[in-house]
Amino acid sequence: MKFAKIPMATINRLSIYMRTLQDLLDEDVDVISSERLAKQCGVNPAQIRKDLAYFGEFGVRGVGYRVNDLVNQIKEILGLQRPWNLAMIGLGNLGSALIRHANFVKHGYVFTAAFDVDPQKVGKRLPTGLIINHVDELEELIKERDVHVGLITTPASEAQSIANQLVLAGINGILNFAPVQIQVPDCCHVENVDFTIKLDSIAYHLSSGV
Amino acid sequence: MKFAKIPMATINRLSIYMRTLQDLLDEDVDVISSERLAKQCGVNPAQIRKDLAYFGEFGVRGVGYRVNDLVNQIKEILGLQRPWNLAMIGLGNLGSALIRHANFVKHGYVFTAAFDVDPQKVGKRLPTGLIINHVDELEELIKERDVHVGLITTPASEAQSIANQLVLAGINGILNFAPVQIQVPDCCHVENVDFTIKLDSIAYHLSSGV
DNA sequence: TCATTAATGTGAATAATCTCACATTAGCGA
DNA sequence: TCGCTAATGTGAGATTATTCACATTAATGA
Repeated sequence: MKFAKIPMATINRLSIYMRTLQDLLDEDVDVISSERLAKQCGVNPAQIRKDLAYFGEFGVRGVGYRVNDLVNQIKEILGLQRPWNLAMIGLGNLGSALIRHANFVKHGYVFTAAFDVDPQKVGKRLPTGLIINHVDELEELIKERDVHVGLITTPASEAQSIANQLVLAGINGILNFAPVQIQVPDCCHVENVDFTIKLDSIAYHLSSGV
Repeated sequence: MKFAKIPMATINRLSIYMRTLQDLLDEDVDVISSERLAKQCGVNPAQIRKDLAYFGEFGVRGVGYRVNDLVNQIKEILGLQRPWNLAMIGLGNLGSALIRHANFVKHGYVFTAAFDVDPQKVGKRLPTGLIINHVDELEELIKERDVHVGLITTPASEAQSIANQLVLAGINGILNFAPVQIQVPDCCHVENVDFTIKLDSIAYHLSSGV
């Protein structure tokens, strides 16, 4: 183990390893080699070992990795041994669908606030029991409910303004689903989820590849 | 312009440039320099020029890029000067939200088929007018309606099986929202959209960064 | 106890990607 | 017409990421 800057790609792959390992646990697999895990994750075995080597030695030479242990180690690395509170901003089609989506809960994330500007929506109770608040109350509630990460699912035109408000409210992590590049200070980490970019990439491969 | 392997990262950035340029068009900006565009996209100016250089010379030295022209050039490069037909497989929360989502239409994508296994959903008409079919009819309808790309929004446990069926039906592009790594033959291009991975990455930055 | 085996951990080689720096050139005005 | 300006296009260099290849080592069984 060294002290080195960790590649972003490594962090993303750790999530993938973790999920694959969790599936393996469900199938009662106790131990797995980097080779088998790599095949299942679609990466190179050495890549897995290198990725893990940034953080320590987790395997047993000649044997492999104990699945259960490795899941916990990766959780520890990623900071997932604690709950994280989320706020959804924008409860249109996408926001509403995501907040109901089981995967967030399954991975230890909890929505503790939801915001929209539509007076028709404000005050409504979501299936999770959470009540939608007006965006005007954003800063106050974010602090009050100890929100750590904001998910932006507003129209693109509103995304930057919401991001500014989130930063002012002290948020350091934003998951942005709006198809714009939002600008934030360095203290805030933004990740973008953009399916049209992925679709464009498929279109490119279909039209030029064959 | 050279004949070289185009980095995947370049293709993804082209989508981002295109969208930013389209926004600029709406603001009646005629011409833009790589420097200004770069700032707005959050990349290095030389990166933009390099990316474009893979495909030709699109700028005017001393002036910059004509916004309207460049949008069309990028569309041409990505293969977006024609419509692409999509099929949604899985109409739970996420699938239903995505199929209504305006961005696909805006970028020239059209849903021509939708599938689910739930008998309660089969036969229902979506707001777009599209009728939900049973997955049993997948292969037939995919061919009949000339679907080019399949979007998988089923539970993770079903994703691989659906992918297999899509490949059998002749599909060469899959956008996978299920949180598993699906395996397909080389002829088929898969892109994954996975928000929990992005959230995990934010969690990592929040817990280790500060 | 000790050789054997299998799979890790890792330095070195390779490959991919990004950035710099500047030569080049289109447009513009005198 | 000609020089000046501004921003492109691009080779070379720097950086980052991936893969190889093998020395290392834990477990196992004779």
